[in-house]
Amino acid sequence: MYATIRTQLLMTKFMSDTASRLLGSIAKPTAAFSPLYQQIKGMLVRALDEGEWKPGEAIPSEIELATRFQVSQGTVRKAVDELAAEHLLVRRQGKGTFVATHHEPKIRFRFLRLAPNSGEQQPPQSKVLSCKRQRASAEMARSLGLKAGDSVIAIRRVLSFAGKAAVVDDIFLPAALFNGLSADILTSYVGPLYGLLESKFGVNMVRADEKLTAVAATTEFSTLLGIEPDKPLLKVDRISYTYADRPVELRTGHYLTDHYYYRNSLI
Amino acid sequence: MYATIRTQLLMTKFMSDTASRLLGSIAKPTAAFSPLYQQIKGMLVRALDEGEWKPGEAIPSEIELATRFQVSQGTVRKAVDELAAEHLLVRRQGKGTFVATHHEPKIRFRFLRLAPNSGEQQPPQSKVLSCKRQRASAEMARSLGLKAGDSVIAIRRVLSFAGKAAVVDDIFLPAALFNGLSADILTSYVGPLYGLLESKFGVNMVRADEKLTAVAATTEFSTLLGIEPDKPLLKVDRISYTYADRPVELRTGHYLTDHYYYRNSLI
DNA sequence: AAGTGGTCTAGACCACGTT
DNA sequence: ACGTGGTCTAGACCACTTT
Repeated sequence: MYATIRTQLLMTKFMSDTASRLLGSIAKPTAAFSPLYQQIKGMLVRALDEGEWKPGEAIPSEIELATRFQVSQGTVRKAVDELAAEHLLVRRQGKGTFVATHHEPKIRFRFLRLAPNSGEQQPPQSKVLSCKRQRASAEMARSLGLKAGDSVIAIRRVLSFAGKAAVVDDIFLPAALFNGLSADILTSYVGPLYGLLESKFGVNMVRADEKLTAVAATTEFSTLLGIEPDKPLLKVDRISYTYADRPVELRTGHYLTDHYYYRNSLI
Repeated sequence: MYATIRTQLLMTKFMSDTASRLLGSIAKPTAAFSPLYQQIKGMLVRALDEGEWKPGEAIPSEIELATRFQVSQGTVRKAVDELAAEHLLVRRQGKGTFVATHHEPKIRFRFLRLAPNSGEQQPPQSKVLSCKRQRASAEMARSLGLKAGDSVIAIRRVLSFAGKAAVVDDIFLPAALFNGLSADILTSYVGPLYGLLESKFGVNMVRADEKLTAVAATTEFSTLLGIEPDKPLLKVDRISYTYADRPVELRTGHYLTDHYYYRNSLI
C-alpha cells in the first residue's frame, strides 16, 4: 500500500536522488513541486484529522513511519518537527511523539491569554448561563463554512478568577459536529472547554485567529460582570480551526481588564 | 582562532562523534549540555549584536560558516534555521542568508498589528508631537535595565490612516543608545520608526512583548484622537528587545478601534 | 538492554538566482 | 557555469526513558 503511495508521490511531485538513480533522468521537475517531507506532513495531518491516532496517544516511531512511507528517518523527522512546532504533536525524548491534547497541564488553557496584573496565574472557573440550538446567521454560516440556515449550538458562559467574573464568552459551534452537547454536560465537566470538545466529540482545536477591539460595556454585559455600564471591555472575536484548517468554532469574549491583561508576543 | 573555540566548545559542552573518535571516550557528558548548533546559534547572535553584519547585508554562506566553526554544513544549517524562524535572519534561496531589516517591504510595520475592518491594509502616517529628554522613572529604569535617574528620550506621536488619527504612541528609549535623536530627525524620516533606529543608531528590534487592556479615553487622548472623552480605547504596553534579549524600548499605544482591530493568531 | 527522540556528519543532488 | 540555499539519504552516536 505504502509503496504505491510512494511511487505516486515521486511521479507526480518530486524526483528524489534515489528515484533519479532508479528511474534515470526521465522526468523534468514540475512547475509546482512540493518536497517529500511536506507531502508526509500532509499525510500525517490527514491521519490526525481522520482520528487514526487520538489526542494523548503516541504516533508510530520515526523509524516506523520512515519504513511505512519509504523515506529516510531524516525526512520523517523534518515533517514531524514542523507539526511539533505547530503544536499538533508533542515530542518527548526517550518516550515517543504524541498527539497534542488540551488536557495536558502545560497546554491547558493555552488559548486563554489573560494574565493577572499581580500574583500567580490560575485556572478560571466556568459558569454556563445558556446552551441553545439555533439557526446560523448568514455571516456565521459563512465563517464556519456552513449552509445558510444550518444549526449551531450557542453557549454563553462566564469565566471567573478567584470568584470574580472576568470574561463573558459567547460561543457558536456547528450543531452537526457536536450533537448532544448540553448545558448539563458543560456544567458537569471540569477543565477547559476544548478538552471536552476533544474527548467527547473528537474535534481538536489546533489554531485560532483573533480580532481585538475596545468597546463600552452594554447593560447586559455590565450586569453579567457586575460592573457599571459603559465601562471599557476588551472584545475578542475568535475563529478556531481544527486539523487541515477547518473552522469549527466562533467565539466572542468580553474581557474585563481591570486586574488582568491580554498578553501577546511579537516575533 | 576558530579551532580554539571549537576545542573549548567540545571540551566544556558536548562530545560530538568526531570528537569521540579523536579523543576517545575520556570525558563523560556533563549535566547541562548544549548541542553544537545551539552554541553556534549563540555565536551568530553575538556577532549580530556586535554588528559584524549589518541589517540587509548577507552573512557568510553556510559552507563558509561550517569551515569557520569546524562543523558540518548541516549543523550550521540548523542554527541558521532557528534564527530564520525567529526573524533575525532571512533566507533567500539561490542568493544567500541576510540580516533581517525593518526596511524590507514585507517586514515593514510587522510589529503594528492594526488591520482595517474593511479595505486594504495601508501604511500609517506619523506625526511627531514631542521628543524630550527626561529622567527615567523607577519602574521604567527597571524595565529597561537602566540605573535609577538615567536619561530616556520620550516621544509622543500620532499615527493616522487615510488622514484619520487612530493611534497615540508614547515611546521611551534609553538616551545613551539613541544620542542625538530629535523631533526633526523623526519628522524628516519616512518609514517605520524601527527602520530609523536600525539605520541611524544600529539598534535592531527583533522581539516584543505586549500587554493589552481596554481603557476609557482621558480628555488628553480624546482631543489627540478627535473623539469624545471616555470612549473605549485599546491600550497596548510594549517592551521591545534587540539581539540577546536586551530590552531597549518601552512604548504605550492607545488605539482607536472603531475602524481597525488588533489581529492575533493563536497557535 | 532496548527503544525512542536528538545531534552530527558526509555526500549527493535539486531549485533558484546571477554571471 | 557557478554559487547559494533546499532536500534527501545513510549511518553513527548521544541523551533520555522504560523494561
